[in-house]
Amino acid sequence: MFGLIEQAVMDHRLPPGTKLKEVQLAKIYGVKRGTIRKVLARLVHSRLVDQLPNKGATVAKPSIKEACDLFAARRSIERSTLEVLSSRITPAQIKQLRQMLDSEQLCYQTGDTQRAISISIEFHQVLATMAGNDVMQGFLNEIIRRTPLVILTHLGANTKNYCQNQEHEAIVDALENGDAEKAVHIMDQHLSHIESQIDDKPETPRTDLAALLHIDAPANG
Amino acid sequence: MFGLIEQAVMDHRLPPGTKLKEVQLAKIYGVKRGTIRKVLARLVHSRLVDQLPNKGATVAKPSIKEACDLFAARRSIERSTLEVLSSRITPAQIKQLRQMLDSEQLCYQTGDTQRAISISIEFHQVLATMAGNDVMQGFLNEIIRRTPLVILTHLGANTKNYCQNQEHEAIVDALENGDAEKAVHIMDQHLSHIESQIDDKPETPRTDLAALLHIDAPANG
DNA sequence: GCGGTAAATATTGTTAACAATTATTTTCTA
DNA sequence: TAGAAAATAATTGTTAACAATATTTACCGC
Repeated sequence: MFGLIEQAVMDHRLPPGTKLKEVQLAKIYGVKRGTIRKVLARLVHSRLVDQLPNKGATVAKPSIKEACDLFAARRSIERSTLEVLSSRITPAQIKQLRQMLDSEQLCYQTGDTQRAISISIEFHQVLATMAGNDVMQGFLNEIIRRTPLVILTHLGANTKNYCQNQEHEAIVDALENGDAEKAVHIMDQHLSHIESQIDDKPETPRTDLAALLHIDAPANG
Repeated sequence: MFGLIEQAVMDHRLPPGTKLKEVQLAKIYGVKRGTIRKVLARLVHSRLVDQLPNKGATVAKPSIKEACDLFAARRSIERSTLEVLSSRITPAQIKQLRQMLDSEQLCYQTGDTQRAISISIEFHQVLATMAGNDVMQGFLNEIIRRTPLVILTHLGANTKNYCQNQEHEAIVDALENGDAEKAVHIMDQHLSHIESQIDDKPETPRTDLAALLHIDAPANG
């Protein structure tokens, strides 16, 4: 339950600025209002949702500054991850990473883009897990959770090639060779790819929540 | 209101493991239970408080692993901060930092250790502010908020010299000279100072909340 | 029709009562 | 007395009703 709204944000189904009314959400998900209030509080703390006193909650609309800060922070964190990993990574872990790249490739070929993107995101998270620092991993996860809103707000909903598979491969190659510097360099390019496209493209928020969430409200709702 | 319990943790007034009972806290602070529940939820999300379903909340007791992860993450973040700052810092900012060091020194000399420590912590936060990345600053703040619990749990309550003033000075010197490498090096040493002392020293938690918080409960409480 | 005001509605925020669970104490028995 | 079972108390979790605030609608004079 707790992750449903968040998932909707991650899946680009809730445009930034969308009003999140408590009773409406409660009916859609078939839960009490109190539950929704708790979920919203969590999302506010994760900065996925903005909330003004007595004026309700809306899907957060990150500024360009915030978008740039997120990418810069991500570069810093993933750099540290690779530096740690390049000296510690095991052959088994290399193998695991390559298997992920293979299935990602397969998904692209079979047209399952949604799943390919998921694996692509997971690739970064697995790197962080392998590096073994839970705090850093938590920070990366927070950034990843906030990134879809940045993309929706400033790149538009249909941004392609969220991650380049070849670049992931090159990173694994560099890691296998223990070449931290090269891995970091590729990762920097990799992340700059998206960031360089950021521009100011405001959108008009839709408000038909039930439709956006692809969930049927109870008949009596 | 929202920061009071958190402040108590920061001030080493709430030992890790202390049970946080809702009605008790509500009476101490003179608020309703609902307010306390919201505060606790926030603290859980910040990992300052642990919560088990139906078993209530306790002040978090970070593991040694978590302590090490926090310090490592902090090194990574402050390194980035200094790298950015060393090429961008202005004379006015240098001046501001030196003024902070002076007042910190003064507090030590006049015996106001508590305030000296506050300024010492603020020094790191101001560096992050000057670097200008709000996301990184947020991460650093989270780490700083969690650090007192690590110290209480693994270093004991009376750990001295939380920050060495001379090292702060050396960092400002390096920044003024635009020497990123040196600044980073000193910062690493600086943070290693405390980390190297970490050891397993479990304590027996006290439970007299009102006394620990130095607040008188209402007479009818 | 336009701007402005007042009622009506909708939405968020708060509270106290209740339910469910856990912890503690008491009671009973071997 | 030790230990288990039962009763009690304490604590957390949930809910529905109410209050406060914001938004929309209806109305009126111009």
